Amino acid sequence: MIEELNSNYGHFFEKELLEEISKDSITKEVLEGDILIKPGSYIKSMPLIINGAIKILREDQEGDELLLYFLEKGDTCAMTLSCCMGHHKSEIKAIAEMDSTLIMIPIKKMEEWTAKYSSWRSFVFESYHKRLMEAIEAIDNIAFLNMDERLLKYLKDKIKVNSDTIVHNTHQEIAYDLHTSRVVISRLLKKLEVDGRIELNRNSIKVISL
DNA sequence: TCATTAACACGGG
DNA sequence: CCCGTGTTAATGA
Repeated sequence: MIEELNSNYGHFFEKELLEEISKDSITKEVLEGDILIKPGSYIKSMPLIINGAIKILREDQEGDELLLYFLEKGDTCAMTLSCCMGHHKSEIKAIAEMDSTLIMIPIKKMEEWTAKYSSWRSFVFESYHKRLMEAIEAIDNIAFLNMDERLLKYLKDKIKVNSDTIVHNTHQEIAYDLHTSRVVISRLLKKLEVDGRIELNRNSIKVISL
């Protein structure tokens, strides 16, 4: 575990903290599609992402969803931080975007490290800041971009976090993430295909240029 | 004008 | 047959 920690978080945490993390935490493998956090749930431990990606969504009472952002290696979940520290319920839903490896840190240790390590404190603040910026960007996207621009952004994000130019999603799944209807996604994707920017297949989209 | 909803046809697995 | 896709018509914001 220590090597993975080092390569992803070594520049952030000092040696003693890295050793404490590897001693007190457990590695967890999650599979694509696994629901990691449900809205309204309390959280018992905090994840550090070693590899893979986690999709963070906002969900309303009817179960309608909206994609907020992705977490990648080197990231942690800011919602989890506030949940653990303040004992609040989760406001978001987290789903594994792909098979991923996480390191789970017990809440108790987090409090201890906050007192003990300044690098831990900066990491927590930095995480909050990063996620707040992502959340603001998500708001900007909804407020100021048309659906075709949002779709382009979505495809770009997808190929980035998956490091794969083929997006393995159905039109319906994309529609859920962007909180719109499949008709719209199908139409916009078709237009992109006609323009030669993507290639459409059943269950997947090959990105040519965006 | 553009999104949504419902409906339908097509076709691949 | 089931599901994903492409398209259209009606309705509304």
